[in-house]
Amino acid sequence: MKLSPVMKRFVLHWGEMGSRWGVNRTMSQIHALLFLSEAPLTAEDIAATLNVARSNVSTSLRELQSWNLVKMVHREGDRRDHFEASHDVREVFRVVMEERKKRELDPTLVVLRECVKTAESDTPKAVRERMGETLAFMELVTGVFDEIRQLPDANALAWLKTGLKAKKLLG
Amino acid sequence: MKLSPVMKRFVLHWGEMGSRWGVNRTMSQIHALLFLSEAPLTAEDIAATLNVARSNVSTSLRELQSWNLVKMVHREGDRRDHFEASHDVREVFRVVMEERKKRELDPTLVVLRECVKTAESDTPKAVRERMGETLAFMELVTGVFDEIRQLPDANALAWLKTGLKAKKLLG
DNA sequence: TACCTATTTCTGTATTAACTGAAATAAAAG
DNA sequence: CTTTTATTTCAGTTAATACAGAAATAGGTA
Repeated sequence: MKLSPVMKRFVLHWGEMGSRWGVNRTMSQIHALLFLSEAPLTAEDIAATLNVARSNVSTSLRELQSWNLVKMVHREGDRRDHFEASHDVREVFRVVMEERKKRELDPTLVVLRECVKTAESDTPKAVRERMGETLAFMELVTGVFDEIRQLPDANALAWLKTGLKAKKLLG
Repeated sequence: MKLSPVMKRFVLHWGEMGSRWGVNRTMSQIHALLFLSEAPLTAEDIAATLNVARSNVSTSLRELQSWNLVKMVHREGDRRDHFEASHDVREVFRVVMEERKKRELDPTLVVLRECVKTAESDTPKAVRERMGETLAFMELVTGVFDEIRQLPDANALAWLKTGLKAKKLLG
């Protein structure tokens, strides 16, 4: 697939940012490419366009599918697998939020619950309390996270922002 | 400093999660330790408690200070530097949000603005539109991010969650 | 069956980031 | 000014991750 200079820029940048978002470079480049591409692409296509090894594409596609960011599809009379990504940035955002919650919040909740439950008097009282506060706060954050994720429509975020601004003004 | 088993667990876990949160292991271990510690600690203390090289602690402390997660303090009659972290988990969360926005959102906003501005007809119309939507959405997310960050008090998040729930029910 | 074609798995290599220990610097004490 | 103590910088090592290319597998096709 042929990319215009701007598309190339977008794909390369997405790749660079990937590492900061907890995703490896090739994986996010592939995602960016499929996000822009009108038609589903084959792994071969992708490897050629991005100049990476075919095997690397294979691994990354598997990972992207496990993230629910990419779907495998087939085209009539073509036995090769084709891959496509959602073109809706909101959907992408929602999925990424979900995955990050799984990786960045949930494990800590588990450990914190354990810590709070098993803390004996060998752990100073102030520390036990602080762990408790941390747990409570993270549970709250998780809840807010879930609610934002489930926001019904595209405008809901804008609505949310307005509400927050109002709250700030009212103090 | 002597750590109880639960404290040790907390510190080690915080360290492991650090990498997922875009912070290196030692840095987050040190932060966890100072978060739990009642009194400010010296770099020496920290190195001994965590079993890492003194120089590593020095580097990490500098980084933590640049993140505004740790402050240097002094104790009467002691020329060594001591370090302390906020004990307020909300404050920690706020600071981390801010840093992540800087690293994970802002650079992409810059690039997207460039892309949208410079995209010529060599870039398909549908793609140009998609980039535009992506930019608009990310600007909105950034705005919400800022508002949440500035929420005035501890209960504001709980208030926010309630609001979101109501919104969901009302559709 | 044997033979393609598409895809995945695996092993070794390269790249990157984290970390250590030693050396250099700074700063206070005598 | 010299010595002692605290801290930082730096060069080399180690560890983790990403990646390429080869080999293996799977699954159609003749």
